[in-house]
Amino acid sequence: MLTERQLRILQVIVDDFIQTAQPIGSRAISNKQDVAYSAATIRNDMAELEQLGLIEKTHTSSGRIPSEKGYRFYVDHLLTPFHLSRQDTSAIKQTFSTNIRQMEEVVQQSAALLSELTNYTSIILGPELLETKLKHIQILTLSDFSAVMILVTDTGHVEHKSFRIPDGMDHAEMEKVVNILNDRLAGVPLMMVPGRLKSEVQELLKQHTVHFDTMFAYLRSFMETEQPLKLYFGGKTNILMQPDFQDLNKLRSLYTMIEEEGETIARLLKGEQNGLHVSIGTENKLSAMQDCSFVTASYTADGIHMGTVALLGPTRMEYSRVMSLMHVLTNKLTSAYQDWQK
Amino acid sequence: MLTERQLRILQVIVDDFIQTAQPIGSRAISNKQDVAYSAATIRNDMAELEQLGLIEKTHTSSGRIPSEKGYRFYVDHLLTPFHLSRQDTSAIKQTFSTNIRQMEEVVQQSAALLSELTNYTSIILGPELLETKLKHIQILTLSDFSAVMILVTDTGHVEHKSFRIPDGMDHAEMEKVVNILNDRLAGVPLMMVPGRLKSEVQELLKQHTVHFDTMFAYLRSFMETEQPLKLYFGGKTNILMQPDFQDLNKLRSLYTMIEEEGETIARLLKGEQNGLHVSIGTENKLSAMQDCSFVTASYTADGIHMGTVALLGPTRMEYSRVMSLMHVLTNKLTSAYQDWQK
DNA sequence: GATTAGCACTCGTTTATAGGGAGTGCTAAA
DNA sequence: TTTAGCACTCCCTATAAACGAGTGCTAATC
Repeated sequence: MLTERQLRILQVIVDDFIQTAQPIGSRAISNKQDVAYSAATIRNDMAELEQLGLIEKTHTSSGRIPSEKGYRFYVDHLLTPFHLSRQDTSAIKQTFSTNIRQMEEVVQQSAALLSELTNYTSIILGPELLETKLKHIQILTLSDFSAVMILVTDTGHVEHKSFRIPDGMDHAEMEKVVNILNDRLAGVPLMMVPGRLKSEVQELLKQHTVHFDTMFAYLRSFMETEQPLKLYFGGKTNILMQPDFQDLNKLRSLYTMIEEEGETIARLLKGEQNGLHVSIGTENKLSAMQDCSFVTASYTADGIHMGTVALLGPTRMEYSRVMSLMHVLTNKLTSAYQDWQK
Repeated sequence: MLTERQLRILQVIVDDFIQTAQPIGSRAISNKQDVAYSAATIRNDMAELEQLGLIEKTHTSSGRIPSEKGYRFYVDHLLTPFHLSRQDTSAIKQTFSTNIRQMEEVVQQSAALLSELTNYTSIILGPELLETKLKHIQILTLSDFSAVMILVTDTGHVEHKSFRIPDGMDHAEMEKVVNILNDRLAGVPLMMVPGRLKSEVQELLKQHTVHFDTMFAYLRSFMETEQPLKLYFGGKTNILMQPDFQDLNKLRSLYTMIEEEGETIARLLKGEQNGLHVSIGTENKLSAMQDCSFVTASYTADGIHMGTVALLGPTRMEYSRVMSLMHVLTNKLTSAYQDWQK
């Protein structure tokens, strides 16, 4: 069991390392204003903390740095409630002050804001489309040969895809198809659209158009593929600017992950529980993230999981401030979403 | 004036450095299969080439590497016509073999292809919207308070934006607005839309809707802002994997440029002349690019500049192959575009 | 006169060695 | 239980020496 003093020392070590990114020795700790013990005393406690695996040496005679386990302990037990600075709160307020015209915009701006305030990389999984319903389908002919299919959801999200008009299909026939689609699919939750397409629309289409085969293939490819998990990044470069990443290869693999593992990250965020969650170092499954900490926070609407805000920074992360910021931000996103729905 | 042999030596130096990224000495050159001169002879010529600023030493007694001027000379005078390998041509053929449904897709795939074949970073400025015409405008009400405006061009491009319905505006009135817009703006080239909006639509709207002020403001913001220069990247991480970039800070500034200078790059590409163009090292205006070479090639349709394909790599770039590839690619893009238009 | 062989010289790279300093672990005193 | 004192460890830097790749120059060769 850790003594009060040992807890305090661990806290100082983590706090200091978060700030300076340098190992800290017993003497330096002892010299701090609000520490009253001698270097020797602190050394003894440090030895014990090290034994417990909460702090580490970089070499035999160096100062100590927090271990992964140390960060974990810090996050779980030593986090002092942080109240945000005036600048932080006013920055957030300002971002959410403009009239909401489109949810995507708000999310994008939130990502930018979060990364700007923290200097880490923010990733937000956009409002999930699970609950959104199909509002309207439209086909617009562009030329004799090509047309574009447009799909609008009740959240104002628009998807579109061009396609080649099957030879010999005329305008009236196209209209018939669109009418069937709207009749059968409007108001249906997006996630159920592919199912409905098969169960209800397929047969109807077969009866009403001679170009059933091609059209149905188009529709399937359109509606089945186009349900991407939208990720919004903020400050992609931020994390690479951190002094923690001096190693060329780590830098490269981190960058590669951000650029190319969007899918994986999206799935990761999608699986996130409600509430704030911190993954430290090797607690992360993605190997490129194993020198980072990853903080996630979901936002909800009417208790339903809508999306997830995440922040990628070095393990040496300003946990306290970050978690407060994200707490506020997710609340703001929730209420923004509710406002938007009226 | 350079002798035949000096030209040959310069060529060998550049070719070798492009392959190995290592300085090369007189002995190594002399040992090459197709070089018949002794190391001493080559040394003499190298001294002269250095005097002319075409090659450099990294230190007093090192092998030589091409200077920027050397690359320039190489590109201008020593480039051997390159015929693409079977793999290259078939890869290109395959990318363009699928039926074209949407121009944007083709461009995106071209970018991916180019970066994959070269291991550099490709950037393509999408087909310019100058020539595209507005096909259709639609407003769809999502709820009593919100609606989404959708704009479709004759190329199948779709833009959309949500907005808040002015208090008290009913469906009939909205429809009137849309009718006016379609009546006056359909078929108008995108670049002229903002002008027409002012010259023709403004007055008409004023007469037909009591909510003129808000609606007109929406329209303006929508149509004036939404003419972005679309950039498609391929292999964003590729260039950072090049052994040429070992310096952490260079790496970071390069990355930052790619991530955040999209606007600048877009403008750069937009201003590009027709034909292939190579910028080497400090010939580039962007400081982050000054250790890179930047090859651009425009693609046209009916003689009109449509967009630009660009490739960002180290100055030590496989110029010959790259330029052949880009030549073929722009031709393919041009014909793809013409096919698409029918 | 052009080409080549030979050789001294330069400079980066590696290895070995020594001194300084920050920080620890342990022991003994307070 | 806390603290002062001290030997010890290991990183870091500086210095020196050996090595080697490559050059520049001179003199010999074709």
